[in-house]
Amino acid sequence: MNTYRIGELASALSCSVETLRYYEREGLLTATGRSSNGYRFYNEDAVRQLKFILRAKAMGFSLEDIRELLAIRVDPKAASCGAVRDITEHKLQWVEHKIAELQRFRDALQRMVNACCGGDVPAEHCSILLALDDQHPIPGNEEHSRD
Amino acid sequence: MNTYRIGELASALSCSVETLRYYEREGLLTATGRSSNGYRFYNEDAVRQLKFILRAKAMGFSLEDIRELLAIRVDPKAASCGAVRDITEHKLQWVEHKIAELQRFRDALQRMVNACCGGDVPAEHCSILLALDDQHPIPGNEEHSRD
DNA sequence: CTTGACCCCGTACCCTACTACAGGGTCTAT
DNA sequence: ATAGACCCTGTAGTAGGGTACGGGGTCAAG
Repeated sequence: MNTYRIGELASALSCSVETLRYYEREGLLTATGRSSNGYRFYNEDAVRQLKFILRAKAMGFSLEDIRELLAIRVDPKAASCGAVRDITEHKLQWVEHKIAELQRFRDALQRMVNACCGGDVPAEHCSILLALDDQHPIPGNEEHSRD
Repeated sequence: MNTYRIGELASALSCSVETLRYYEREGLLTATGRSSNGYRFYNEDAVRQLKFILRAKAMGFSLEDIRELLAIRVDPKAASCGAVRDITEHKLQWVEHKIAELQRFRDALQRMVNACCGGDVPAEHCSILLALDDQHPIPGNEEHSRD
Protein backbone atom coordinates (compact mmCIF):
# COMPACT_ATOMS: atom_id res chain seq x y z
CA MET A 1 0.00 0.00 0.00
CA ASN A 2 1.48 3.31 -0.98
CA THR A 3 1.90 6.07 1.53
CA TYR A 4 2.21 9.83 1.33
CA ARG A 5 4.28 12.33 3.17
CA ILE A 6 2.47 15.33 4.59
CA GLY A 7 3.43 17.60 1.69
CA GLU A 8 2.27 15.06 -0.87
CA LEU A 9 -1.08 14.65 0.85
CA ALA A 10 -1.47 18.40 1.14
CA SER A 11 -0.85 19.05 -2.54
CA ALA A 12 -2.93 16.03 -3.60
CA LEU A 13 -6.01 17.33 -1.79
CA SER A 14 -5.21 21.04 -2.08
CA CYS A 15 -4.82 21.98 1.51
CA SER A 16 -1.79 23.22 3.37
CA VAL A 17 0.71 21.24 5.39
CA GLU A 18 -0.08 23.50 8.34
CA THR A 19 -3.76 22.63 8.05
CA LEU A 20 -2.97 18.91 8.21
CA ARG A 21 -0.84 19.37 11.31
CA TYR A 22 -3.64 21.50 12.76
CA TYR A 23 -6.20 18.76 12.06
CA GLU A 24 -3.91 16.32 13.82
CA ARG A 25 -3.72 18.57 16.88
CA GLU A 26 -7.51 18.84 16.76
CA GLY A 27 -7.86 15.08 16.59
CA LEU A 28 -9.48 15.06 13.16
CA LEU A 29 -6.78 13.32 11.18
CA THR A 30 -3.95 11.43 12.83
CA ALA A 31 -1.11 10.36 10.58
CA THR A 32 -1.01 6.65 9.86
CA GLY A 33 2.45 6.59 11.43
CA ARG A 34 5.90 8.06 11.56
CA SER A 35 8.96 7.07 9.55
CA SER A 36 12.22 6.44 11.37
CA ASN A 37 13.15 10.06 10.77
CA GLY A 38 10.01 11.27 12.50
CA TYR A 39 8.18 12.29 9.32
CA ARG A 40 4.44 11.66 9.27
CA PHE A 41 3.10 9.28 6.66
CA TYR A 42 -0.46 8.69 5.52
CA ASN A 43 -2.04 5.67 3.83
CA GLU A 44 -5.13 5.45 1.62
CA ASP A 45 -7.42 5.24 4.64
CA ALA A 46 -6.08 8.57 5.85
CA VAL A 47 -6.56 10.01 2.37
CA ARG A 48 -10.18 8.88 2.44
CA GLN A 49 -10.66 10.36 5.88
CA LEU A 50 -9.22 13.68 4.75
CA LYS A 51 -11.55 13.63 1.74
CA PHE A 52 -14.42 13.03 4.15
CA ILE A 53 -13.34 16.01 6.24
CA LEU A 54 -12.97 18.31 3.26
CA ARG A 55 -16.28 17.26 1.78
CA ALA A 56 -18.05 17.81 5.09
CA LYS A 57 -16.42 21.23 5.35
CA ALA A 58 -17.70 22.05 1.87
CA MET A 59 -21.20 21.21 3.11
CA GLY A 60 -20.85 23.79 5.84
CA PHE A 61 -20.09 21.49 8.76
CA SER A 62 -17.83 22.95 11.42
CA LEU A 63 -14.76 21.09 12.59
CA GLU A 64 -16.67 20.32 15.77
CA ASP A 65 -19.49 18.73 13.75
CA ILE A 66 -16.94 16.84 11.71
CA ARG A 67 -15.34 15.52 14.87
CA GLU A 68 -18.69 13.95 15.80
CA LEU A 69 -19.29 12.58 12.32
CA LEU A 70 -15.82 11.05 12.27
CA ALA A 71 -16.40 9.34 15.58
CA ILE A 72 -19.48 7.70 14.11
CA ARG A 73 -17.70 6.91 10.87
CA VAL A 74 -14.91 5.13 12.74
CA ASP A 75 -17.37 2.99 14.68
CA PRO A 76 -20.66 3.11 12.82
CA LYS A 77 -22.09 0.08 14.63
CA ALA A 78 -22.01 2.02 17.90
CA ALA A 79 -24.18 4.86 16.57
CA SER A 80 -27.55 4.99 14.95
CA CYS A 81 -28.38 6.39 11.60
CA GLY A 82 -30.70 8.74 13.48
CA ALA A 83 -27.73 10.25 15.34
CA VAL A 84 -26.10 11.13 12.03
CA ARG A 85 -29.30 12.60 10.73
CA ASP A 86 -29.71 14.62 13.93
CA ILE A 87 -26.33 16.25 13.41
CA THR A 88 -27.20 16.99 9.81
CA GLU A 89 -30.66 18.31 10.61
CA HIS A 90 -29.30 20.45 13.38
CA LYS A 91 -26.81 21.98 10.96
CA LEU A 92 -29.56 22.40 8.40
CA GLN A 93 -31.66 24.35 10.90
CA TRP A 94 -28.70 26.52 11.81
CA VAL A 95 -28.06 27.24 8.12
CA GLU A 96 -31.72 28.08 7.54
CA HIS A 97 -31.67 30.42 10.51
CA LYS A 98 -28.58 32.16 9.12
CA ILE A 99 -30.18 32.45 5.69
CA ALA A 100 -33.28 34.05 7.20
CA GLU A 101 -31.16 36.53 9.11
CA LEU A 102 -29.18 37.45 6.02
CA GLN A 103 -32.38 37.80 4.01
CA ARG A 104 -33.61 40.35 6.53
CA PHE A 105 -30.30 42.18 6.11
CA ARG A 106 -30.64 41.97 2.35
CA ASP A 107 -34.17 43.33 2.33
CA ALA A 108 -33.26 46.24 4.59
CA LEU A 109 -30.21 47.06 2.48
CA GLN A 110 -32.17 46.73 -0.73
CA ARG A 111 -34.83 49.15 0.49
CA MET A 112 -32.13 51.63 1.41
CA VAL A 113 -30.38 51.30 -1.94
CA ASN A 114 -33.67 51.72 -3.78
CA ALA A 115 -34.56 54.83 -1.81
CA CYS A 116 -31.18 56.50 -2.31
CA CYS A 117 -30.68 58.87 -5.22
CA GLY A 118 -27.05 57.75 -5.29
CA GLY A 119 -26.00 60.82 -7.19
CA ASP A 120 -22.94 63.00 -6.96
CA VAL A 121 -24.79 65.33 -4.65
CA PRO A 122 -23.71 66.04 -1.06
CA ALA A 123 -24.93 63.41 1.37
CA GLU A 124 -26.69 65.92 3.60
CA HIS A 125 -30.14 64.62 2.83
CA CYS A 126 -29.10 61.10 1.92
CA SER A 127 -32.04 58.82 2.60
CA ILE A 128 -29.74 56.02 3.77
CA LEU A 129 -28.18 58.16 6.48
CA LEU A 130 -31.63 59.42 7.45
CA ALA A 131 -32.94 55.87 7.64
CA LEU A 132 -30.06 54.81 9.89
CA ASP A 133 -30.80 57.86 12.03
CA ASP A 134 -34.43 56.76 12.02
CA GLN A 135 -35.48 60.29 11.21
CA HIS A 136 -37.08 59.09 8.05
CA PRO A 137 -38.00 55.42 8.10
CA ILE A 138 -38.10 53.78 4.70
CA PRO A 139 -41.47 52.27 3.74
CA GLY A 140 -41.56 48.58 4.56
CA ASN A 141 -39.31 49.13 7.54
CA GLU A 142 -41.87 50.37 10.01
CA GLU A 143 -41.98 47.27 12.14
CA HIS A 144 -38.45 48.00 13.26
CA SER A 145 -39.03 51.55 14.39
CA ARG A 146 -39.53 52.40 18.01
CA ASP A 147 -42.76 54.04 19.05
CA MET B 1 -29.29 69.34 27.97
CA ASN B 2 -29.32 66.17 30.01
CA THR B 3 -26.42 63.82 30.00
CA TYR B 4 -25.93 60.14 30.74
CA ARG B 5 -23.25 58.20 32.44
CA ILE B 6 -21.92 55.16 30.63
CA GLY B 7 -24.05 52.71 32.59
CA GLU B 8 -27.19 54.74 31.96
CA LEU B 9 -26.51 54.87 28.23
CA ALA B 10 -25.73 51.17 28.16
CA SER B 11 -28.96 50.17 29.86
CA ALA B 12 -31.01 52.71 27.86
CA LEU B 13 -29.89 51.21 24.56
CA SER B 14 -29.38 47.64 25.77
CA CYS B 15 -25.71 47.21 25.23
CA SER B 16 -22.96 46.65 27.72
CA VAL B 17 -20.66 49.19 29.32
CA GLU B 18 -17.72 47.22 27.96
CA THR B 19 -19.12 47.52 24.47
CA LEU B 20 -19.34 51.31 24.79
CA ARG B 21 -15.75 51.52 25.97
CA TYR B 22 -14.79 49.20 23.13
CA TYR B 23 -16.56 51.45 20.61
CA GLU B 24 -14.67 54.40 22.02
CA ARG B 25 -11.36 52.56 21.59
CA GLU B 26 -12.44 51.77 18.03
CA GLY B 27 -13.27 55.39 17.35
CA LEU B 28 -16.97 54.80 16.77
CA LEU B 29 -18.40 56.65 19.74
CA THR B 30 -16.39 59.09 21.78
CA ALA B 31 -17.93 60.29 25.01
CA THR B 32 -19.18 63.87 24.93
CA GLY B 33 -16.77 64.61 27.78
CA ARG B 34 -15.50 63.68 31.18
CA SER B 35 -16.76 64.81 34.56
CA SER B 36 -14.27 66.13 37.09
CA ASN B 37 -14.05 62.63 38.56
CA GLY B 38 -13.04 61.18 35.19
CA TYR B 39 -16.39 59.56 34.45
CA ARG B 40 -17.51 59.64 30.83
CA PHE B 41 -20.71 61.46 30.02
CA TYR B 42 -22.84 61.40 26.89
CA ASN B 43 -25.34 63.92 25.55
CA GLU B 44 -28.29 63.45 23.20
CA ASP B 45 -26.05 63.68 20.13
CA ALA B 46 -24.06 60.76 21.43
CA VAL B 47 -27.25 58.85 22.10
CA ARG B 48 -28.33 59.45 18.52
CA GLN B 49 -24.96 58.35 17.24
CA LEU B 50 -25.13 55.16 19.26
CA LYS B 51 -28.61 54.50 17.89
CA PHE B 52 -27.18 55.00 14.41
CA ILE B 53 -24.44 52.48 15.16
CA LEU B 54 -26.81 49.89 16.59
CA ARG B 55 -29.27 50.28 13.76
CA ALA B 56 -26.50 49.90 11.19
CA LYS B 57 -25.27 46.81 13.00
CA ALA B 58 -28.80 45.39 12.88
CA MET B 59 -28.70 45.87 9.10
CA GLY B 60 -25.60 43.71 8.90
CA PHE B 61 -22.99 46.45 8.54
CA SER B 62 -19.61 45.67 10.09
CA LEU B 63 -17.98 48.09 12.49
CA GLU B 64 -15.59 48.97 9.69
CA ASP B 65 -18.51 49.89 7.41
CA ILE B 66 -20.07 51.85 10.24
CA ARG B 67 -16.85 53.76 10.72
CA GLU B 68 -17.12 54.93 7.10
CA LEU B 69 -20.80 55.77 7.39
CA LEU B 70 -20.16 57.76 10.56
CA ALA B 71 -17.43 59.77 8.86
CA ILE B 72 -19.93 60.76 6.18
CA ARG B 73 -22.65 61.37 8.72
CA VAL B 74 -20.41 63.76 10.64
CA ASP B 75 -19.56 65.75 7.52
CA PRO B 76 -22.20 64.93 4.93
CA LYS B 77 -21.35 67.91 2.74
CA ALA B 78 -17.92 66.42 2.07
CA ALA B 79 -19.31 63.17 0.69
CA SER B 80 -21.73 62.36 -2.06
CA CYS B 81 -24.93 60.43 -1.73
CA GLY B 82 -23.38 58.03 -4.22
CA ALA B 83 -20.59 57.22 -1.77
CA VAL B 84 -23.16 56.18 0.82
CA ARG B 85 -25.03 54.11 -1.70
CA ASP B 86 -21.77 52.45 -2.79
CA ILE B 87 -21.10 51.27 0.75
CA THR B 88 -24.64 49.98 1.04
CA GLU B 89 -24.61 48.28 -2.35
CA HIS B 90 -21.29 46.70 -1.60
CA LYS B 91 -22.68 45.29 1.60
CA LEU B 92 -25.77 44.15 -0.21
CA GLN B 93 -23.67 42.22 -2.71
CA TRP B 94 -21.67 40.66 0.08
CA VAL B 95 -24.88 39.60 1.83
CA GLU B 96 -26.27 38.14 -1.39
CA HIS B 97 -23.07 36.22 -1.90
CA LYS B 98 -23.30 34.83 1.63
CA ILE B 99 -26.93 33.87 1.13
CA ALA B 100 -26.06 32.00 -2.05
CA GLU B 101 -23.30 30.13 -0.28
CA LEU B 102 -25.57 29.16 2.59
CA GLN B 103 -28.27 28.08 0.16
CA ARG B 104 -25.79 25.68 -1.42
CA PHE B 105 -25.04 24.34 2.06
CA ARG B 106 -28.72 24.07 2.79
CA ASP B 107 -29.48 22.18 -0.41
CA ALA B 108 -26.65 19.72 0.17
CA LEU B 109 -27.73 19.15 3.76
CA GLN B 110 -31.37 18.82 2.77
CA ARG B 111 -30.54 16.18 0.19
CA MET B 112 -28.60 14.26 2.79
CA VAL B 113 -31.36 14.49 5.37
CA ASN B 114 -33.93 13.36 2.81
CA ALA B 115 -31.85 10.39 1.77
CA CYS B 116 -31.19 9.21 5.33
CA CYS B 117 -33.47 6.65 6.92
CA GLY B 118 -32.72 8.31 10.25
CA GLY B 119 -33.80 5.29 12.17
CA ASP B 120 -32.46 3.64 15.26
CA VAL B 121 -30.40 1.29 13.12
CA PRO B 122 -26.59 1.16 13.23
CA ALA B 123 -24.99 3.82 11.06
CA GLU B 124 -22.98 1.30 9.06
CA HIS B 125 -24.81 1.93 5.83
CA CYS B 126 -25.93 5.46 6.64
CA SER B 127 -26.41 7.30 3.40
CA ILE B 128 -25.08 10.54 4.91
CA LEU B 129 -21.78 8.97 5.88
CA LEU B 130 -21.58 7.29 2.48
CA ALA B 131 -22.26 10.58 0.75
CA LEU B 132 -19.49 12.30 2.70
CA ASP B 133 -17.22 9.40 1.76
CA ASP B 134 -18.36 9.89 -1.81
CA GLN B 135 -18.91 6.15 -2.11
CA HIS B 136 -22.53 6.75 -2.86
CA PRO B 137 -23.25 10.23 -4.20
CA ILE B 138 -26.74 11.48 -3.52
CA PRO B 139 -28.77 12.31 -6.64
CA GLY B 140 -28.50 16.00 -7.41
CA ASN B 141 -25.00 16.14 -6.01
CA GLU B 142 -23.07 14.76 -8.98
CA GLU B 143 -21.51 18.03 -9.97
CA HIS B 144 -19.45 17.94 -6.81
CA SER B 145 -17.99 14.48 -7.33
CA ARG B 146 -14.50 14.01 -8.68
CA ASP B 147 -14.11 12.19 -11.97
C1' DC C 1 -17.01 54.73 58.36
C1' DT C 2 -18.35 51.19 55.81
C1' DT C 3 -21.05 48.99 52.19
C1' DG C 4 -22.46 48.70 47.55
C1' DA C 5 -23.09 50.54 43.17
C1' DC C 6 -20.94 52.86 40.03
C1' DC C 7 -16.80 54.29 37.35
C1' DC C 8 -11.65 54.23 35.66
C1' DC C 9 -7.64 51.80 33.10
C1' DG C 10 -5.02 48.10 31.07
C1' DT C 11 -4.58 43.64 29.79
C1' DA C 12 -5.94 39.18 28.78
C1' DC C 13 -9.21 36.06 26.99
C1' DC C 14 -13.27 34.04 24.02
C1' DC C 15 -14.47 31.87 19.34
C1' DT C 16 -13.08 29.51 14.60
C1' DA C 17 -9.97 27.83 11.40
C1' DC C 18 -6.16 28.53 10.30
C1' DT C 19 -1.35 30.82 9.18
C1' DA C 20 3.30 32.32 10.31
C1' DC C 21 7.54 32.06 12.32
C1' DA C 22 11.71 30.59 14.81
C1' DG C 23 15.00 27.25 15.25
C1' DG C 24 16.16 23.04 14.16
C1' DG C 25 16.74 18.03 11.66
C1' DT C 26 16.86 15.14 7.09
C1' DC C 27 17.36 13.84 2.50
C1' DT C 28 18.87 14.33 -2.35
C1' DA C 29 21.50 16.21 -5.99
C1' DT C 30 25.53 18.35 -7.39
C1' DA D 1 30.20 19.58 1.57
C1' DT D 2 26.71 22.42 0.59
C1' DA D 3 22.37 24.12 -1.38
C1' DG D 4 17.61 23.55 -1.44
C1' DA D 5 13.51 21.12 -0.54
C1' DC D 6 11.33 18.89 2.68
C1' DC D 7 10.15 17.70 7.49
C1' DC D 8 9.82 18.46 12.87
C1' DT D 9 8.21 21.13 17.27
C1' DG D 10 6.33 24.86 19.84
C1' DT D 11 4.53 29.23 20.15
C1' DA D 12 2.29 33.32 18.57
C1' DG D 13 -0.61 35.97 15.53
C1' DT D 14 -4.85 36.86 12.48
C1' DA D 15 -9.85 38.70 12.04
C1' DG D 16 -14.27 40.43 14.31
C1' DG D 17 -16.73 41.85 18.06
C1' DG D 18 -16.67 41.89 21.90
C1' DT D 19 -16.27 39.86 27.32
C1' DA D 20 -13.83 39.30 31.72
C1' DC D 21 -10.80 40.42 35.27
C1' DG D 22 -7.63 42.72 38.47
C1' DG D 23 -6.71 46.61 41.04
C1' DG D 24 -8.12 50.74 41.99
C1' DG D 25 -11.07 55.57 42.61
C1' DT D 26 -15.87 57.89 43.65
C1' DC D 27 -20.15 58.73 45.59
C1' DA D 28 -24.57 58.31 48.21
C1' DA D 29 -27.04 56.01 51.91
C1' DG D 30 -27.24 54.25 56.47
